[in-house]
Amino acid sequence: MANMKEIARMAGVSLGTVSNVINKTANVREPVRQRVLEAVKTVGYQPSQLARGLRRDKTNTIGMIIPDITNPFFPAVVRGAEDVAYSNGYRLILCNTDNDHYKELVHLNELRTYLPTGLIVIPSSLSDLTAQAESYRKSGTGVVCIDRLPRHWSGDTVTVDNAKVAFIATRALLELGHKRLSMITGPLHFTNSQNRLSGFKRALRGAKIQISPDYIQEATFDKQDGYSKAMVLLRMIPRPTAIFAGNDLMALGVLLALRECGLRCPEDISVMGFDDLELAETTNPSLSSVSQPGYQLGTSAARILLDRVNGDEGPARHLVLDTALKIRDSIGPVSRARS
Amino acid sequence: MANMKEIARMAGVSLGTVSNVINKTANVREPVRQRVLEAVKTVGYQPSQLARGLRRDKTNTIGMIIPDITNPFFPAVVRGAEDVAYSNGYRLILCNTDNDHYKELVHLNELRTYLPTGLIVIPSSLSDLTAQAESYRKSGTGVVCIDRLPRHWSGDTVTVDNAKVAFIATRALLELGHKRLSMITGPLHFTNSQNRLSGFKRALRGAKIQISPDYIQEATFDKQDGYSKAMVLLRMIPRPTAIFAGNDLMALGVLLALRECGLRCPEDISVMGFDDLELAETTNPSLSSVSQPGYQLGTSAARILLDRVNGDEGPARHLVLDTALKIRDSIGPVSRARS
DNA sequence: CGCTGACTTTGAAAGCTTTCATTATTTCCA
DNA sequence: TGGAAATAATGAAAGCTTTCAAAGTCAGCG
Repeated sequence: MANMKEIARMAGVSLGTVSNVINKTANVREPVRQRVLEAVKTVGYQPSQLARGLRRDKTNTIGMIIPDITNPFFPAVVRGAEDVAYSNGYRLILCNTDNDHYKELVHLNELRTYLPTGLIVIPSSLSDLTAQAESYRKSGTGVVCIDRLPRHWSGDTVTVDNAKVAFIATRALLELGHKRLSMITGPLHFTNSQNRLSGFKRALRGAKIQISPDYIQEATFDKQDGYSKAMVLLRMIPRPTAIFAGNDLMALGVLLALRECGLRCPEDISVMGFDDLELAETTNPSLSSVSQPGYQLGTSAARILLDRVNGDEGPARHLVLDTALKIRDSIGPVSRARS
Repeated sequence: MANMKEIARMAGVSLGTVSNVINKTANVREPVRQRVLEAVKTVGYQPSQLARGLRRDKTNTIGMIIPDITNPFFPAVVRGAEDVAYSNGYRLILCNTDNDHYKELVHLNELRTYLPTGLIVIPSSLSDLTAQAESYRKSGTGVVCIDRLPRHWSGDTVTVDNAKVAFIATRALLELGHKRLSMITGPLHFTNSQNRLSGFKRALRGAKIQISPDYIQEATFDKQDGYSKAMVLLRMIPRPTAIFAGNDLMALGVLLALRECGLRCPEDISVMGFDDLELAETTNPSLSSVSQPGYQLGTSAARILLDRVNGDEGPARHLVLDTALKIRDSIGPVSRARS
């Protein structure tokens, strides 16, 4: 591939001048500038991002560390980040951690050797990435945590008010007359799970409703575990009349469990999800859920990163995005007959 | 960050020796080797991938170009590729094209400046990336096309036998007594759409069934367009008794359209999808579909790439992965009453 | 015309690694 | 023990860009 030296030769100028033309880092007289541009065009020259990165101590690259692209909530987030990145000339390096602390560390460590401009991280279980992140920030590399936060995190964040919207969703169930509400939470070492649970509890307290601790089950955010924990709940006596799942994947598992137990939704049991994945609309019955702006989570994070690159030295930003409750067919009034 | 020079100084050896220890590129006497390793460990040295890439003319990076990570078929593919890449020390740079030829070109062009080891591409509409790909291959960069193929493509491929499995799926519908079969295809400039259609047609010919050309509708692989084209089909007289959608997203649109028209599935109309997305199980009714091994598509592509890096100079490989027909509730015998 | 100050252009150095021709050291055998 | 052959270690060069001090050019003014 053509290099700068060749352009310099073709245009009859020095390396420095070519660099100045390409990066607009200094004035170059118009005719000279034209000659350089011409040469660039003729050979289709593109600067080596490697050499540039090496010299500048930073590449046009953003590391994106997420749990698992295969979980339907994350693609939108990634896409959001990629869109903003792409339109500003950045590329995304994608890393899956499977919520594995070790894998997260490895990625965090190895990504550094590519000198990314910044990192967008959906942190994994128990991770205390402060040390790592500090070391990134020390070298001028921004780190934005999204969706959930690691312990002791003081940097930029983009999240959703999980507690508040969980409160609202729970209230919707309460207003339908439910008294025996249960929740299947995500892993409770994730801040988002914690907050959803606390919103749920706050709504119950507000309604002066006490539930058995067994009505709160912790699961791993996947369909399979949602199913298992639903089975546990369905066998309890008295049985809950509503199940709030910590995400839609688990809600899906709940629906499966209901079907298998010959229970009707929402007549026998109401189900509420969280995430509002596309599939929520097409389940049977369609799933009521909390809609999270995944795409914007990604775009906002990328924008913050770019702001930081462009010299924003302000205090840590904590963006909280809006959510909305989507009521569909999976929730209904508690049936007199059975309660 | 620590660099090689520092290691060399700490271990009291030269740069070359450090390099030889790290890359095992030459014998180094054990005590010396230990000293170097020790130093590496003490300061947590990691070689700069940029400098290394610059020198070696290649980075541990794989460019992955796909239409849209937000389309639920692709995450599994990406994950497959990432898993194989990761466990061999490679990173994935993810690029979405939105099936936009121009964006594809831009990515293809710019990715080159990062000197990736290889490219995994799900080619976009009309793309004739032979020229680009040739230029990559000339510089020793492998390119593997998956899922669908560009015109005139002679390099490595990983696909699925779309025609065959579409034939089988269509046969399943025929065996249920359907005579008025229709198909909503994906964009017909994609080879996978073409092949699915040709399998469909072949099955019809085999059964000596003629259908109106209107029964074949071309759509854009998304739910919205599946819905619109289904509406077109449902207004036809006589109305088809079965609709084969070119992918599950469109099949979803078909189900929506049916619901809106007050038609029952499968009693009034049978629906067959393609992809077997996770949501196929949970739709109402659950969706019969062709199961494609998305994850393996990704892993296989990455493996071929790595083989090429490791010196496999053999002729182009054309891997064709297995598929399976998943029969669920959305197809049934044609109802006498209405036909 | 000559000088000053402003603006352009130059080219060497630096950034970090790998490579390879050379030099140094060790080993082995006579 | 001496010397040749084999094995190790060295360090300069190369890969491509950006940066910046220094050198060059130009216009304007006295």
